[in-house]
Amino acid sequence: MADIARLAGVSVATVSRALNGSPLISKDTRERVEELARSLNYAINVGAKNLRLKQNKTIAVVIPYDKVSRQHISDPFFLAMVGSLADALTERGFDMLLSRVDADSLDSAARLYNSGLAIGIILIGQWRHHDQLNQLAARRVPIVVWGTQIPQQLYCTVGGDNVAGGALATQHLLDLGYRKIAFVGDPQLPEVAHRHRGYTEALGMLGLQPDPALLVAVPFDADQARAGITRLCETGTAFDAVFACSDVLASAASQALHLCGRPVPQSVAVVGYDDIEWASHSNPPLTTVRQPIAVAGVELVDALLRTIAGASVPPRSLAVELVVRASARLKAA
Amino acid sequence: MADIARLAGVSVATVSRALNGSPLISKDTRERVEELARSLNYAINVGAKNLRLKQNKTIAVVIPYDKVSRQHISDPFFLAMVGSLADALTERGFDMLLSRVDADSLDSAARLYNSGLAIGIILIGQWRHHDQLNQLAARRVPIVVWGTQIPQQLYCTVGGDNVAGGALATQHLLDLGYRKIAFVGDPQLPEVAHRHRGYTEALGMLGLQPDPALLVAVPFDADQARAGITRLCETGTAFDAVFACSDVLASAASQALHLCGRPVPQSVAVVGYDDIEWASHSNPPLTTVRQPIAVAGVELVDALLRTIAGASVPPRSLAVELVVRASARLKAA
DNA sequence: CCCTAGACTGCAAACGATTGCATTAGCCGC
DNA sequence: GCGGCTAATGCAATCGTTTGCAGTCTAGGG
Repeated sequence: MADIARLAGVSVATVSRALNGSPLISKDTRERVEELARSLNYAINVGAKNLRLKQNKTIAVVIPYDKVSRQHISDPFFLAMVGSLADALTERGFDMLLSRVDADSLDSAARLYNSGLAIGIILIGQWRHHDQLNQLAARRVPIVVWGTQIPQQLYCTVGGDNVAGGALATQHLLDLGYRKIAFVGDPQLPEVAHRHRGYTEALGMLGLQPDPALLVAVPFDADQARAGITRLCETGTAFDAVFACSDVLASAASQALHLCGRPVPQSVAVVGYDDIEWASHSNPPLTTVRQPIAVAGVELVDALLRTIAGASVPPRSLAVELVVRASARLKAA
Repeated sequence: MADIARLAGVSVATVSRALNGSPLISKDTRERVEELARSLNYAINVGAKNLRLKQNKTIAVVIPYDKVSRQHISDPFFLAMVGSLADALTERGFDMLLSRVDADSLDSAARLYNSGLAIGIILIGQWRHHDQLNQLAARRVPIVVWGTQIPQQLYCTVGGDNVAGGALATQHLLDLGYRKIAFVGDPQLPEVAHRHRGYTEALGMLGLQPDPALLVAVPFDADQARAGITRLCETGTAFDAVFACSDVLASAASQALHLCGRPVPQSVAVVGYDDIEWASHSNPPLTTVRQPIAVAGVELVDALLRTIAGASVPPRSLAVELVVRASARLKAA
């Protein structure tokens, strides 16, 4: 900027004003300065500007990772969410700082805010970090979490309606004539717990009880899901359908079922969750509960911006819908 | 920091030194300052620090998007690459700024650098933007691109060995007895062009010529691939195998083939490219050419850091490998 | 008792922008 | 000719750090 000032024969103050379109500057000078800036392909130093203005257009998107399992960002659902957030933020003129933090010390995410790097945090993956998240919120870090509403939470969540989703999937299987529906997912996780509640409620509508033997309690990990389903087959537990809490789990389950000689959908019906892109490309195409990813990005961003603006934003639950494809068909008589 | 100084009864200069572990500061003061900083959960203002030090630990990862098709970040391969980069950058203590820019004005990515937001750019997706990328590099913007080497390029690329990959896939199909191999992908794109060259070379080893009728020239878009394959079937063109330039295309092709009454792998063999996660989960599991995504992230980051350090970094081609699964089996006699 | 080395610490100038206020120049009217 | 008004510009402080240099204090030696 000093260079431009020198070349244009004016002061930096004038250059600053010219570049910001202040009406104080004569058209003549403004044009000279703009021309110069363009030819030097000068871009205003965002850091300095932020410092002076105490503002910032950067938002941190945090994906916790489990240090023990050294798990990397890989679940397509999360990655799709990242994509969606990138779109929503770009559209609003914000920059997106993508950050991985150790799930065991989530509050280190606060660094992103305290250090002025970002003005707020969007966290994808509530997992079992409820307490840590509450602490963050208590410290007045603007944060919005993709997840499900939990009693006494201090932070804002945006998430799919998990109870409805679980009920939708289960209801669909019941409608098709299935009665022994295995549930794949770890009910210790808040989101899965809600889906399980939906599952229980749908069963209850027919006067059925969930059978503990049909609960395959595995985290979001394909290998463990495969192992769980295989065990279910080997122990001879009777079941005729599977409701898996993610499409990845559903796919892993389908594979395991095939290997056990129980093809999908002929022998076992499978319903997944998320409706990630390849759910429709898989074979058979997966019947699943669609989470509104594109909407989710927008909602998360909006909620965060309102939080930053000082509003108290209530948790938001987004409608989910059942997408019927070929992995669950009418039960053969 | 001023607060800490006041509370500790020292000057900000001392606080700064204490926090940075300068040997000039007495152990006593240092501990007092550190204690205070912790209790206030103070984090140093990165913006101001960067300004003063003229340094920066942020790297921009850019994914161009096509304004016309309004295509969003969705290809799982790219998203996986984002994940890999996030890991590699985090490991080295860099922050990652994820940014989408209009593919038509890629040089606007230079803003990220010129404005001091980031010290370098990693661009995923070379597409047909060779000229724009050269311009960027000519302006001395530190940039590394995931893609393939093109004559007279001024920027550094890191990419899979596309010629070898194309040859590997084709060779495999030839070994299995297939001779009429359709090629799915748009050879206008540099990476695809190289894969096509590998395809041609492998055919040439057996004295065969690529048949133009078997070229399904479609971009990386599932719908268009489906349409292309369907057309191929409907026109009655004879073919017994498909080599698709991405797993998404391969999956779309498989689906279209099924609908045309030509099941995979019984009637048609299919080989994909990328080996994204669900390639192994799909049904049948997809035989594909694996791109080393985890390595790619590390290599891209290293190349960029060396570029930033002023070195002239040569393009890098990473080894790919064939992953044999079930979508291509020995041709029935 | 004085001087000095050594150990800490503080002052103040940067870094690159923004902006309230002061300043300058030009012009009009009396 | 001069006061006053307007339009355009410059001065200088500020944002939160870092760091060269100068200052202060203590202790030890002569």
